[in-house]
Amino acid sequence: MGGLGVGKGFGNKGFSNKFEESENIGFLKGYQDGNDAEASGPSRRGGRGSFRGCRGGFGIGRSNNECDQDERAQRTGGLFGSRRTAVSGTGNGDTYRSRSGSARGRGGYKGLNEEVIAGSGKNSWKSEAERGEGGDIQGPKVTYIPPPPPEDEDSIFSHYQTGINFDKYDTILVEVSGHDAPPAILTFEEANLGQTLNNNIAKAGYTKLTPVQKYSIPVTLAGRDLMACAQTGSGKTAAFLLPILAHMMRDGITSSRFKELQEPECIIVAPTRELINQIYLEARKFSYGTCVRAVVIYGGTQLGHSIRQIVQGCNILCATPGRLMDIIGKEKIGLKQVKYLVLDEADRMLDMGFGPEMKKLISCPGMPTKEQRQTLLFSATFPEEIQRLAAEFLKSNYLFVAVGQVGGACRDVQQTILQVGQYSKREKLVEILQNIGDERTMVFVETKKKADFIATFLCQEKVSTTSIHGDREQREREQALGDFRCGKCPVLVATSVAARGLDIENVQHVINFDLPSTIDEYVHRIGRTGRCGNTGRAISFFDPESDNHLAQPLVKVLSDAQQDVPSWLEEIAFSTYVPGFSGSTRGTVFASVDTRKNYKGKSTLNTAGFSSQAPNPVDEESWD
DNA sequence: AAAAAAT
Repeated sequence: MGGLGVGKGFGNKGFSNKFEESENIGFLKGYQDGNDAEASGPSRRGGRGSFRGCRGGFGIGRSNNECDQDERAQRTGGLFGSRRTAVSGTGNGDTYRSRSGSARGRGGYKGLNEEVIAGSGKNSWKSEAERGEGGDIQGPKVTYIPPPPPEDEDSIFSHYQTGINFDKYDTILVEVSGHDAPPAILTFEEANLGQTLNNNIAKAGYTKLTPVQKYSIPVTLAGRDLMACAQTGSGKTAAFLLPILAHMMRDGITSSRFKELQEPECIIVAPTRELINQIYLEARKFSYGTCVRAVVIYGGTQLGHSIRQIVQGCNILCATPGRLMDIIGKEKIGLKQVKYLVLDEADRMLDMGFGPEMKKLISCPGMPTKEQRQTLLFSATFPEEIQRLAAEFLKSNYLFVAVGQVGGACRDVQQTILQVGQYSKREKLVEILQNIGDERTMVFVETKKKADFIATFLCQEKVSTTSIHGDREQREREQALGDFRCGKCPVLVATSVAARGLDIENVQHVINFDLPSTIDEYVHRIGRTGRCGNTGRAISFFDPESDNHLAQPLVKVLSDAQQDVPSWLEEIAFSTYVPGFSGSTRGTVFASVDTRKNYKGKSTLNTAGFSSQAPNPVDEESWD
């Protein structure tokens, strides 16, 4: 890696000393204090006075990682409890309708012409609206208040099993670029996250670090900015949440629910509402039993609901861009305390769609500059041109961590490409779904309209199907995801809204009914299966009428993931060969600190038209 | 051109 200073000798002098002697000791000490205090926790009752200890530091025999029981009860049980009563019933609407007009009942889609109203009138949102309890009586649209999260410990910590290939993660090549990177850690214990976090980690079922966690956690703990690229399903969320939480507990938090203006220490953004909600649920797991309160806000829900959530205390704010900017514009949160800014699916957050809003975010009044905050970017794909844009968000000495090939597919997904013309797709889909049986399957299509159409079609074919896309009401989207997650509807037809980040247990199959327009989107979509060491299958319909531009990058992705490449696909790839074409994200290293400076607009393509492999990738084993 | 994201 030409002159990047990356490799075995990659300097971690200085860092480890500093870490052990200053940060780490205070860190440990604080935790010990906190743990002792917490040992007597459950029986303790403290008033507001003792809560102040939470903000102050470690000195008063009460640490930041412990929360006053009363406070905690109010934060979790009490207020949610009353909320639950207030909205009971609204979350159970049996009948709903998409904007495009097809009526759906509980079992998924009804035929377009069968206006089946399932369930009793009492349970349909429509009658609820007529009763005037649901909000807007006029239109078909009822503003959605998301159901309160269940608060019992078991549901907070529910998780699923890692798969048979989980241990194979250890053989993946990892590459770290940039100066003075801290050494990787090998175990959770080494991270010194503290007893409370360790308990939560254990309860969440995490026992072993994934590569992106081994490398990213120490980087984040060292206070460095980070751009991390790791394959789908390999634990990126925990990789940023855990070190941030550890630091927040070490340093103390400023916003309690007693504060007028909430000033979160951490802001996390993601490109879809369902994804940010999933990240929030993880944040809630890891912050359980601490003073840190995570809040999630996104569009399609009542603004007032978002504000009420924030007012109750907000240390980690999980948000989609639109609602976040809205809330900031209304001055419902202050940005002065922001110490951590996380962009999940960072390439997506920085591209043409969201980039302008992210730029607005970092230049909002009160927002600390990049020098004053820590910025973390995570994604499985990261096109080079987007990596360049990222410099505006990151300190110049940021570190770049790449697990495997950037933009590479997960090898635990068996990929199949079938040549299917557009008029044969439906027939082929039914045939495949019949062979699949009851296993959970995501079917991706290109447009919202088509998602409705295919879902309706499948229901007519007696396949229990639901759908998710941006034209459905938020509550419909969440119901669809819920029905799919719990197995009630084993087939989910989706647009790209569900392509990134969603972590759903037991998705054995992904079918690209339509291929996406970019290869990165393909990598994200098939990454909904084969997660966390489990195996999965992806079948894609390749229509030579429309998909030829994907042949070349597909061949690259397939061969990198050691998949069979059909000869007809190779032929199309060859005949549509574009010299100098880079399959968007291909090519591992661009963003390393040194190459960034030297970047002259040329990508690192080899004669095959693809980016070359990273020179001298660091074998993870050599760090041990 | 499409999808997503504020109303």
